[in-house]
Amino acid sequence: MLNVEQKIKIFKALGNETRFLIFKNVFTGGYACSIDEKKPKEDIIAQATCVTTIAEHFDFALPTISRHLKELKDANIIKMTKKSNKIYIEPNPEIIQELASCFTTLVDNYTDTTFQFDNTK
Amino acid sequence: MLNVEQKIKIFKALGNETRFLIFKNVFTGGYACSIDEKKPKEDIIAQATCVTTIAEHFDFALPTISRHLKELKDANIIKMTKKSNKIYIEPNPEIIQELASCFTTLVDNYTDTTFQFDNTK
DNA sequence: AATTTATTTAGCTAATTTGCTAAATTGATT
DNA sequence: AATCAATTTAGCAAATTAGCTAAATAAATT
Repeated sequence: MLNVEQKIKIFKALGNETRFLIFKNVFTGGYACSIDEKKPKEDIIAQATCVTTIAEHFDFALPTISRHLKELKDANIIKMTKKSNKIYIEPNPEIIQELASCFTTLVDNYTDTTFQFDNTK
Repeated sequence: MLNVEQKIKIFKALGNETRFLIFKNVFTGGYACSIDEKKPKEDIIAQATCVTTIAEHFDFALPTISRHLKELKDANIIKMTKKSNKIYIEPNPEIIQELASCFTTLVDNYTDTTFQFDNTK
């Protein structure tokens, strides 16, 4: 389960336009540079991409994008795996699914309480 | 449906510890109960969540909390209703539910695509 | 060994955010 | 009308964030 600190870190990470777009595109495969250029049989990471490829989609300097990616990684939103001298970026669906669950639970609990109040009518 | 701009605004709003805690407590009823407009007893209103009540839970000055609340309201996370000279704060479950759905959809789409890729093995 | 490629780190500036206090506003009460 | 209570606005300072370029690092290629 995500603690408060982790959640805030995630929100902070996604509360910046550039980082949000990176996150979104990494998740939806918007960059479409897959790791499987050699062998499809290998344990390939679908929709993986590298730092330079992502940076090409923005008007910001490479180091800026690198720092943004680090923040997304620190928030556990994406995974970065070094392979030779490239770093492959993939989404971390587990953490996002957990976040979604948190929200749903929160809303469900709230509506339950509201319903309870409404019973007095 | 939430557009990108709205989503970023929500994340920005929740990416600050104070605002996140306010949001969390407003949702879980940590401060007090919401206004029950249907009930004729106006006594309830005296205990409902208002700006001052929330501010009492923090070591920050009242105007600071007021500004944080404005940001949460602008992000559509909470509702603020003026009644006489008090402002009552309630959560906005719809927007949070929508956000949860966005995440779930994103994850679902991702896992679908991954599965498709794995089929080539 | 030297060069190239991919990425990060360092150090800097500008912009934004977050806090404060004081003053203004709005509605209720005396 | 004067005062009180709840809240916001204004204006300011400190802290943080987001951008840049230049330099450093690490692995691959020549």
